[in-house]
Amino acid sequence: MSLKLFNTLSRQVETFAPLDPASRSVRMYCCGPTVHDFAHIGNFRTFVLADLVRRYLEFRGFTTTHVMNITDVEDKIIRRVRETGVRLQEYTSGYTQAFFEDHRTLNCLMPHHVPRATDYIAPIIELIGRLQERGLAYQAADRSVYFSITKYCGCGHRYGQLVAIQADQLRPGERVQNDEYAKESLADFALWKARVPEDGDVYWPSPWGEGRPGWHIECSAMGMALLGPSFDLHLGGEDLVFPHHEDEIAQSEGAGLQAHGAPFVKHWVHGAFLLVEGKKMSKSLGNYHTLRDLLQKGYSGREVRYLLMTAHYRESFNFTLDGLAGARTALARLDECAAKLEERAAGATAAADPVLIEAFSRAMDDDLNVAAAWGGIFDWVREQNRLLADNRMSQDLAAAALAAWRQVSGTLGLVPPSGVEAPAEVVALAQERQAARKAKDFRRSDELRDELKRLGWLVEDTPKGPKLKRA
RNA sequence: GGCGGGGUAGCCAAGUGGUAAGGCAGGGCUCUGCAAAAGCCCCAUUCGUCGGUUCGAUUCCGACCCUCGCCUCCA
Repeated sequence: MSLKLFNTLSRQVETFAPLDPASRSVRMYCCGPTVHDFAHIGNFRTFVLADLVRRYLEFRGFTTTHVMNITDVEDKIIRRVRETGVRLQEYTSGYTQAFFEDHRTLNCLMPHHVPRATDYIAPIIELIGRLQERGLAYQAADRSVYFSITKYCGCGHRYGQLVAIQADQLRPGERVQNDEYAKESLADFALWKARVPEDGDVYWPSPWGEGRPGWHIECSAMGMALLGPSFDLHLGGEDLVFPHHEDEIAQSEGAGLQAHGAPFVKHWVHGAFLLVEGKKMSKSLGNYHTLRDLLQKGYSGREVRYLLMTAHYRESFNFTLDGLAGARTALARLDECAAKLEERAAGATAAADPVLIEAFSRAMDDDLNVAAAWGGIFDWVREQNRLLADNRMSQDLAAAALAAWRQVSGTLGLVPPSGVEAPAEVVALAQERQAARKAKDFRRSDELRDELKRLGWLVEDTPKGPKLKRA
């Protein structure tokens, strides 16, 4: 068995393999955040997907080089900079830092490279220059530089690889800017945007005059700079399919740096959108959640991550607060089982239980069918609990089960948090309660249980004596 | 208007041409001084609607209804 993934290029589920089939390394790029504000839960669905893809590839024995860009210059950012009077750098660095904190809170692995657009102005200019040399870019009357789709197609390239696009059926947006009237054709897009007064001091010199990069070009420039002109896997949200990714392909393949016949990217993966409480997330509906909002409501990053990973990435997913509460219960059950296995294994080691590993891989190999994977995991958990309850769980079995669960939970990025030792004061209260119980002073023992609860600890009486758990 | 996803129990969500995984919530029981945890059992004759193909469709085809997304520098 091997991993099969839907490829937006072919609109089919394909066996995933790197461009070099002999290679066990995967070069992957995921479009990162625009740091104009705190990222919201919908943004994070995509980043959790990228993280899961990376972890699963690594689970499958690939090494990965994972790139995620930070878009730190863009219309909305410039508007905020103008409104707040803060310098661009200062404005974006705060949100960039906040983004990485959130990314960490969701237990997403740090990508190997996290390039910022503003650090890649030179390669961007170089790439635009190359497109101009090849006759695919032109400077219009507004001094901006555009990519000519007509010329691109004239060279034998295909525009519309990711979606069926008929240029004449594109409907002009309602917010077409004045400066875009200068384009030769509606579908052409900006590579370099000439400086306008509203840009303030956000501009860079270039052969075409002062200005700033267009949106799509940064991903082409940074992706190719860090991963080479052709790479294996590119991810992003489904809204980026068109025009962003289509334009990225056009620019990158238009530059013609790839080896003959090689594509810019072999495999495109797009994550679907999120609904919140059944509706499109919007500030006016009050269902617009940043990760920070959810943490403030008392949920953990781990719970959010779990919930985001309960549905298939290509289906829109309804994110609800009820769902988050359910995530907490489900995780507690998994952690409880793991803790019992750990106790039973008592430090013994064994090869991972193949039952769990196989159920998990089979589901995940099938286009990352996480829902089916959870089905297998919970079936397995029930079986482990049954063995534990019937006293049929040997130390070796427990060690094997634990080893399997560590692999699986690690791949999902949901390793149980390490247990916190109860402070001496709490232990003393628990001992006092146990003494009261032995003396059949249940009133006193219940008082002590309440007291412990106030301190944030739950006490469970097991056949092996009382156990303390963090509430 | 063009293109592309979806509609499965109270909620979330897999899946299949042969009679519906899993999670959460809910109910019963076992265990427990009581709880908690765990276990066992129950919880969709039914998969948006209507037709068609078939021995048989939730799964294939057609129409319709609803919903979401892209075509706007929104993940």
